[in-house]
Amino acid sequence: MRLTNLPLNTLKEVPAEAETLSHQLMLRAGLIRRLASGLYSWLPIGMRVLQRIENIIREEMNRAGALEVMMPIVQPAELWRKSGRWEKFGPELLRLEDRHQRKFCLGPTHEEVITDIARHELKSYRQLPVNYYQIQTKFRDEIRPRFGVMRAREFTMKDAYSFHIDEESLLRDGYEVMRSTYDKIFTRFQLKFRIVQADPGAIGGNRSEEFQVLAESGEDKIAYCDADDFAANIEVIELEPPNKTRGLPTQTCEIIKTPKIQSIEALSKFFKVGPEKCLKTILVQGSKSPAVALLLRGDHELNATKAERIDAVASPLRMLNATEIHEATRCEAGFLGPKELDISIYMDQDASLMSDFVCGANRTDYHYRGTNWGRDIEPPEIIDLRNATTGDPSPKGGGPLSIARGIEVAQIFQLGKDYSEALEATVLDDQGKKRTIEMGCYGIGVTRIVAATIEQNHDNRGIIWPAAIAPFDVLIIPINLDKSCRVREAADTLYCNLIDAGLDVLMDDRSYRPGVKFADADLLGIPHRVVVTESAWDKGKVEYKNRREDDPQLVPFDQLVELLRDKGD
RNA sequence: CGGGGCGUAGCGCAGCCUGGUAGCGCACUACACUGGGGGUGUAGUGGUCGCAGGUUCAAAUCCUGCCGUCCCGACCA
Repeated sequence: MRLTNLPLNTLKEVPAEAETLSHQLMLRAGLIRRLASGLYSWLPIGMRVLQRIENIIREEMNRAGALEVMMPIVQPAELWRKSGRWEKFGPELLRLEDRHQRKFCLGPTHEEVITDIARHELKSYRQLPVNYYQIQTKFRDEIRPRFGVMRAREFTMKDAYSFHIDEESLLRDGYEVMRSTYDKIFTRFQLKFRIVQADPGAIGGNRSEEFQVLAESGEDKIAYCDADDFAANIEVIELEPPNKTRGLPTQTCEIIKTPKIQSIEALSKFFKVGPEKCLKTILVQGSKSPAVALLLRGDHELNATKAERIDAVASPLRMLNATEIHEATRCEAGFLGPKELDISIYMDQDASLMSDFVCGANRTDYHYRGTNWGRDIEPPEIIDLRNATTGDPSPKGGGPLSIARGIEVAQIFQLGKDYSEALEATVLDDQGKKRTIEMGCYGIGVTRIVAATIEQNHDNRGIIWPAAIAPFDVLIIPINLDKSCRVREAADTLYCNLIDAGLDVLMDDRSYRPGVKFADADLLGIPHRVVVTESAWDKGKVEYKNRREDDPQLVPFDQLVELLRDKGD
């Protein structure tokens, strides 16, 4: 591809809409353009990256014996009613009507459709196991799309669904095969990632793991222990009761005026104590009552899944807003506490170990300090309510956990029979008896991988593509090609040679000054750069530089192809 | 959904408070110079100032409503 044939508009300035680095670089390098909130067009260079990613996924999926299909994006409500998800899925599911007022939705995922296919196509245990996959557009009407294609409403996903006669086959021929296939795929993408235990969430099912690309900007937090190989999303870690006892009271409980001190941070500053000495009181919607109070240590985070397990708490979990908090407590948010609070209260294990702590007084602008369980407040019911954090013991016993941030790029589930039962997908077994099919499902966020890759591979000048998914293998930059027909001829020869050698070649034949071309080269991040100048060419040489290296080297023209092969992935 | 910010040329922004000729930088076009890290000059192209209503002799500017977009959302970060 010659750049004179590819309208490329790189931006010097950072578009105001872009928050994260990957988003900024994707816009600046001309990979994507935003059409509306959470909706992006992929321009030629971005499209090439997507295709490379898709091709690697296809190769590995096919190698694992999976079968590619394609299912409609628009799906009938009827099917979703059968699985129960028409009601269960929230406003994320975009619902629409056709001209006959029949109801449809845009597929956020395809369990229903694939199960319907399985129900019609799979009749005998002898046809199992089978794994269907597709690479296709999904739509989820996210509350708040953000970070460009990282959390978009429309996105490309590779989703696979496997069907098995029993759980053993599901685990062995489905789940484990996909797990190792994904491992190969992400290794080929040259990403640093971890496989972590995950919450099965909205998709349903039993066992589930996520593939998390490690990045500071990641939305997920993962906990790991290098000593015993444990790794999990912090949401799913069950915490044992702490092996400690509560400190004895040393202070008297007194009420203190704390005007406008409404955050743990402010409290901790005001009282000059650490956040672990402040009690956090969170009001959530109750299942039978308007409000339920949850107590946590100030430095801990509430775990939504754990909270939802409490019968008295409404599911899905919803925090009360300022008005509701006032109705329930006659007091402003920020001054809530368990003392004389007349609603159901649950407290986290670690909160129960606090002593001489600060908590709200249920009176606007007042807090208690020197509060102690038993003496000042009857302790409420104690349960595990919080997310794991740095230093918590690994459930496998190897030592303390560390926390890292990750971008979820894939998730695999043992679905079991939820969908096959609801949609009556059965086969006959070797006894001629009807058996409900066991299912697994396996997703990869294709478009999100592009963003995740850039998060992990960039410098202050631009993107640095891993060779496997770069839009092009080599970029040729002829210097002064308008003035020198020798440079033009040399570049053309080189261009043809590299293409003949099977490489994807981009040539910057625009009549710009070198600086512009170098800057664009760095921004675009193509792995290999070859500069053609008159003086080097006269010696039969060209200049080679890897995007990751600082210094170029002169290479004899006839050795270039070989060098690129060696340096290739 | 709630709170806040922003909508002025393709992009980044100023002008708005205090109403009176719509501006700057980048990009784009032409020409000249320049030619190894986003160069210089000259001349240009490009705007229903988000939309609708109102106030006024006069509205990008003041008022009302709507729309779009971004950020934030619990004593979370």
